[in-house]
Amino acid sequence: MDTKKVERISKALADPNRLLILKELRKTQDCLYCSEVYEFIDLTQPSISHHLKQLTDAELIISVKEGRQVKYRLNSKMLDQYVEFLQALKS
Amino acid sequence: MDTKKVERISKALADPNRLLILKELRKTQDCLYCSEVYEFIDLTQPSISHHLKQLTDAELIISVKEGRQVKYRLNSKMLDQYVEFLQALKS
DNA sequence: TCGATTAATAGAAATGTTTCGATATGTACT
DNA sequence: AGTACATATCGAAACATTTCTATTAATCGA
Repeated sequence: MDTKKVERISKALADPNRLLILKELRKTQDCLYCSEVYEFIDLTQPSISHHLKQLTDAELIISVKEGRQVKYRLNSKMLDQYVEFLQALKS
Repeated sequence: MDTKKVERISKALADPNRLLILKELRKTQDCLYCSEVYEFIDLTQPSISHHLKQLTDAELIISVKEGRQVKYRLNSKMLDQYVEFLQALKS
């Protein structure tokens, strides 16, 4: 994983609201609708849309359109690659 | 690890110069002097001091004073805890 | 087709981060 | 004590991020 990518992912993880989204995603096991995020994060719709974009741009989550809704799931492969990079810092 | 801490570490990892420092720290195996950082990062002394502070505040590195020099070493325990948090997001 | 619903985008204000030059602090050496 | 050296801090400029309101785009149902 190149430095630019590590930077992007780290930045995506560096916000309390985005961490909340990821934690909720774990609870709901891979099936979180955009509209559900409003229920546990007290921000306006565009702000939440912004945060979801940061996470998808970092490829930490994957968005799937379902009619006019958007469903999100965690991209654990990307998380694995990120962890791999971090582990490599140690040796 | 609480969310505030995860945020701090993520933020510390979200900068190319700080990633460079961590990578160099791996190469030199736990023994990097502040003054050595100027050799591979093209920033002024106060800027480098700032970045080293971000990393120490996040506890990703530990600073040890040696006379008027400062030596740094990686805090792999903190990195481990961070990785643990990330892994927990997956299940 | 029209109105309602869901998400994305544009633009701006507030806030935070990075970087610098200048200066201060702390330590060693003579 | 006085000078030189290594790092830290201050204050400001440039830049990036977060958040909002207003608007747009896309999709569904009647």
